[in-house]
Amino acid sequence: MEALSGRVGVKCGRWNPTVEQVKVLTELFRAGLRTPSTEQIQRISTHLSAFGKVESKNVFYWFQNHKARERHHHKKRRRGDSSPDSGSNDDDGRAATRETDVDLVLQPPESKREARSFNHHRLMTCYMRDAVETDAMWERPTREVETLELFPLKSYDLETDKVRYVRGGGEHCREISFFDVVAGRDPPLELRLCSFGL
Amino acid sequence: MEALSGRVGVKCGRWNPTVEQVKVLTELFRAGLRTPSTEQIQRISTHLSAFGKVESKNVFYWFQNHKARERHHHKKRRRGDSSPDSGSNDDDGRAATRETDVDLVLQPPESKREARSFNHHRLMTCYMRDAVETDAMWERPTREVETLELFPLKSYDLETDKVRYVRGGGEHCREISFFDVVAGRDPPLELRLCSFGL
DNA sequence: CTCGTATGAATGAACG
DNA sequence: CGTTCATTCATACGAG
Repeated sequence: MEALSGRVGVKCGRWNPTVEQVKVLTELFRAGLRTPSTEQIQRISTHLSAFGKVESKNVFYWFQNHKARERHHHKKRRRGDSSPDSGSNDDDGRAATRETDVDLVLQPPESKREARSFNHHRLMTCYMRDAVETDAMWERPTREVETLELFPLKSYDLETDKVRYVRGGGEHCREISFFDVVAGRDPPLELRLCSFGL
Repeated sequence: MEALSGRVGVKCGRWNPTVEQVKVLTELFRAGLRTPSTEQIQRISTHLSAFGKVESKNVFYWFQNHKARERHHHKKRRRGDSSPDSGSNDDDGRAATRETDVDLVLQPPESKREARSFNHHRLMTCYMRDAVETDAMWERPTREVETLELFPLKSYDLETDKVRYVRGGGEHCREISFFDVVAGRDPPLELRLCSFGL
């Protein structure tokens, strides 16, 4: 009902993300961004502010919660002793390396915290280069982004975490940075965001 | 609306500090305590045990977290964006003794990373005798600290673990170490106010 | 209104 | 130490 987006209750007690904001965040998450750095959070929030009020901590919490809940929701199983399918073990399940699904499967985590040690947290390192141009871009979100279509090439499918972006060519594991996704820098696939003045 | 002190859930899986404990810890932090030594941690936890169960590692973690989050502080306000966080919900949020937060009267100017340096810690000059008597004192805080809100001149030396302050009247100029604060040895001034209004 | 669910917010506990 | 994980609390919203 508001001009900003389809939010209903304008209760200002806690951040209520708009659909556009959720879109962007979800896409970023699906693209592989899981733990944005401070600068990334800053830029993202600045960018999201074009769609409505948002603070940095909101972005931070969003990613934290999203990641935690994705994992927690998928990880309800103990061992795979009785269940033939242990495919739910794929906490991240996004940009791993090629077809290697052997991430955690071969190592049933006894303790959650222990399992994290073996986690493949390095596989999906977002190489983000702090470029000035991108910086300036983030600092000044264009107002036109509100009107243009965001992700025309992909329908954001929530709860579908299993997206493999990297595949194909040998060991050249293409990492996806959030700049790639948002700023459209050399998009690994058709996930290009043609907005944001690039 | 049931449990008064401390926590809501009686799930003792992890330490849930009581409001009194948090008050003490916060005051200590504001007084300048950032990295208590083992000895100090021991002492603090001993004192805190008067308000509920607590271990040394809890105190250790508390200071670690508090310090880290003081720096990180996802409270980067954007332009004139007010309402950073109005009320600090106390977990329990009960009306036990809903005192007015003697919190900071001056909001720190959100300087990106320098904010932590300007940690305007109010001096906590509550001195305790020693073991036994301290407990009674801690449990019965008299609330008269409000008056000595801020000192005109105050210095904080991180390296030497000391908080120096100078009274406006210039009667005393003394430095308070952690032990002075925690163990309360030789209070410089007569402001023996055991704050933690409750 | 109450309850259940989804999720924002917070923080204790650790890891690297 | 900075960063991340895990758990919990609080709140918004839809169903009944």
